[in-house]
Amino acid sequence: MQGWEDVRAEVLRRIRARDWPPGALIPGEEALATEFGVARATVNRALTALAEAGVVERKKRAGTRVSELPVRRARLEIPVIRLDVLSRGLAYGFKLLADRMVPAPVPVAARLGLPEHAPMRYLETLHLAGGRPFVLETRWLNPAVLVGEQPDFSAVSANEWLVTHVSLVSGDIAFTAEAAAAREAEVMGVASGTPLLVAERTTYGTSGPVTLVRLAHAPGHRVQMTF
Amino acid sequence: MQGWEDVRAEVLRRIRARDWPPGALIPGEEALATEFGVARATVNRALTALAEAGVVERKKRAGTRVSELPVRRARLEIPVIRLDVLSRGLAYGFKLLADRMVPAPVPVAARLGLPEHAPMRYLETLHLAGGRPFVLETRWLNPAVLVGEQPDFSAVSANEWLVTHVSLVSGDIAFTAEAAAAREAEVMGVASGTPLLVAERTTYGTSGPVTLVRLAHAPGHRVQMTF
DNA sequence: ATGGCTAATATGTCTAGACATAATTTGAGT
DNA sequence: ACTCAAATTATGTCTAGACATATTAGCCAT
Repeated sequence: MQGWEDVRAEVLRRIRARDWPPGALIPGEEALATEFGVARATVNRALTALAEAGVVERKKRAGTRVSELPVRRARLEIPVIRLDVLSRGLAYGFKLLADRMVPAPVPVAARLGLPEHAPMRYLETLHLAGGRPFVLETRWLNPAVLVGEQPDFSAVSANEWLVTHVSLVSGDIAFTAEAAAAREAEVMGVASGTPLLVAERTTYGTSGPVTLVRLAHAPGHRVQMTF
Repeated sequence: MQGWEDVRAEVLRRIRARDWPPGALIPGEEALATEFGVARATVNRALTALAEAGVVERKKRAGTRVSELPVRRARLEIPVIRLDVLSRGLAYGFKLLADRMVPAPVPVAARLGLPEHAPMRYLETLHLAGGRPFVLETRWLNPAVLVGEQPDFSAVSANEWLVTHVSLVSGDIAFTAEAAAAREAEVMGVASGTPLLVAERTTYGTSGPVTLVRLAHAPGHRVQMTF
């Protein structure tokens, strides 16, 4: 009954109960430690966790205060597509539609910070769930990450190969709604102009940009997050 | 040169460099503490941070191993719409289009776990950025959270009032791409059928469900996350 | 008033040692 | 072989005390 999680729970309860309303300064670590009968380090652990969650804001000398506009953070766990499909209870499969070297188009090179028209590997993969189109993956891959390796992207999808073979350091992901272009519509078996949820990801590794991928999801797809 | 962040950085470097490949067991805290010349608690802090980030997995007695399929987690910071607009350098405004009590439709009641046809407050708000439609907010609000309060949703948007006046405990958010329905198209000034990025949020407070809100974003809207 | 120095203070982090807890390994005993 | 209990061991957490660092508040001189 005196672990840091108990301290966190009690502080959180008081904030939720508005004993300490938004913007208020809460007692210092020393005071809370005395009140709860624990060491200051334990209170520190609890408050640090609440700060990471965005519930309080902490500044040296200024103390700890309850966030005014608690930024709600949702965590998205980006799954490997195969596992995503399997977790929905559907059979997974994929078809490699294209695999060729192409000079990078200007917008692609710009996004990844590569020289214009640098040679890149262009891959098109259609992921299937229960035999039906699930996601159309359009990928630009920096061939520099493949030095010495000859992955067979028709046996293991590029999506999965990269996760296990390349250390990804950072990146970003953006969601948009777009009308299915003619080719997309045909490949995915939907009417042209159908709204598709599109995810665009860029990822960087230890030694530079790795890939830019566009995932066009089948109609009705939901990207779900909890907070 | 001997803080926990340095330890984290060095361990991360070795993982990235594949000194410790995916699946491998890394040395125990004691061993690392000795090697780096710090206390075990410092190594523990570093490894705990890496575990939270999903880079390693830790189990008592079994030790710490490098994650096989490092789940990439992206964090979405859900902004108050007004601040989102302002951060884009545009003037913010909103229009309250509807505000009435309506018996909850079955799907709404079901999602929030309320009895069917329970009376709910239905709100429609059009958020404007630089005078142009930005988001159409369609909200079902549990009137139980308003006991004793009489917020004027034409003065402060429901979006913002809730964040500051109700303690939100948990919730979920889902993104989909949908074709603009006739009414949506008219209100937002786009052609009917235009793909819109739709966010659907349900939120729960300390004393039950709070609200279900649907945010239909203007064409071209991007929801951006970093990881 | 204004600018800048100084002291006070709350959080940030580290250490060394201790006990708690969970999971694996080992060793009986059947 | 098999089962169950005990010993082992790596991580999880706590304590008490210390020093580091950022930031504020107060003071003094201009």
